[in-house]
Amino acid sequence: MEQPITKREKILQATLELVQEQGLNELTTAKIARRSATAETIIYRHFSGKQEILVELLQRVGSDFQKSAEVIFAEDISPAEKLSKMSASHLSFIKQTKGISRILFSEQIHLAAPADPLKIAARAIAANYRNCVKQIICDGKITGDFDADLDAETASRSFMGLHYLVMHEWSLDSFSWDLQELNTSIADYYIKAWKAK
Amino acid sequence: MEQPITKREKILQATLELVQEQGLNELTTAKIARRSATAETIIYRHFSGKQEILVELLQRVGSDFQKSAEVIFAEDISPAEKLSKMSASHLSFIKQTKGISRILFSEQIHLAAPADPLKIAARAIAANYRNCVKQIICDGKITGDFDADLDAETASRSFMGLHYLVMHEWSLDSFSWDLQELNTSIADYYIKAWKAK
DNA sequence: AATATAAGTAAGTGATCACTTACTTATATT
DNA sequence: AATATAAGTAAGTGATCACTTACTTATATT
Repeated sequence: MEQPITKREKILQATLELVQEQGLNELTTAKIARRSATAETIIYRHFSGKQEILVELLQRVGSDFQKSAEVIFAEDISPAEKLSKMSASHLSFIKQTKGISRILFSEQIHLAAPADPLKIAARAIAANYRNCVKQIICDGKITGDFDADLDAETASRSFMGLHYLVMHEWSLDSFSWDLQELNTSIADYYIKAWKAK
Repeated sequence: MEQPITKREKILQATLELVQEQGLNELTTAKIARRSATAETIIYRHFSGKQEILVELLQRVGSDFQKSAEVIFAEDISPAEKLSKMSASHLSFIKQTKGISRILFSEQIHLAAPADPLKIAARAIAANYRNCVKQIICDGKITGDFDADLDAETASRSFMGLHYLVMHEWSLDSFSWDLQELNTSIADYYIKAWKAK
């Protein structure tokens, strides 16, 4: 017998790939079954339905993302350097998990009821990330890396929003250019914009 | 007989309302017919299909948005003041046309072929807006409102991205708070972040 | 060898959806 | 009054989809 975990993992992996390639709207249980080399019936032995697969995927990738932010946050470097690293890590996250970003910003989530588990997972990921950026900004205001008068709320929104927009433009351009090219210009921009006047 | 234009307008209006309330995924021709007090058959006398209705809606609202940006751009005020007004107008646009924003950022558009008319319309709206912001920044670098070394490309992305993120958070929070409250903090933030060091 | 468990197969089910066909009715213009 | 045109009605069509039922087969553990 295969490890009990294997088939389940294959279904999750297949779902991730399909969302990346074709998006949430095109995701069907028939396709998931075909891609994971099984039958639709098997999916329902492991998950209650489509939604449950997506919730698990989102939680996994969300916790990876969170961990990578926490690692950077805990490093013994200046707030300005942390910011640089956060940006680079965000860009590489977008690049690696196009599919997940699509769930995060999908209409399904926007229109879901507040208690929807997919919506809860998405909000947690976004809130956690922005708090992390906000904390780096506050630290930087103390060390003098950033202007003491900087509005951390708006600044963190601007930082996160830029990455969001870049992802949007990249996707609208059919992923035809290299995201990581923007690494230095983004970091340079924020370090200059936020430094003391 | 009614004015030839009326029924067509009713269908467009009904579609806009439905997208605002329920999103693109929930939009069906049956609902459009019901909301515009007609029969599904009538829809197909005015439009080739669902997609054509959406393209027309997007083009109309897009050109309104563009016009409002152009009006601000042509005013005889400082670049910093133009920026303030752009932000305020963007927030009120988001507030008024939640439905349209949903089309702009929808998966349908992201995954559409480059030649898809809906995608073309969406890209045009976004590119036009960002160019307008970029031009204001370049003007401000000359007048001295903004730092001469400011990276207009990244700065305009940050500006547009912030509004994008605010819309995203507002939507995730089920439109429960007032967007316009952010007016002054956004303008203040950018004027300070971009001014000469 | 017996047993438990997951994988697999085959067939289907009810609901939804965009869009069509064929025909009739109301009304503005001439 | 005749005509053109849009609105309206009634019925349907083929495709897709998430999920189900009932049953059989393979394999790891005991």
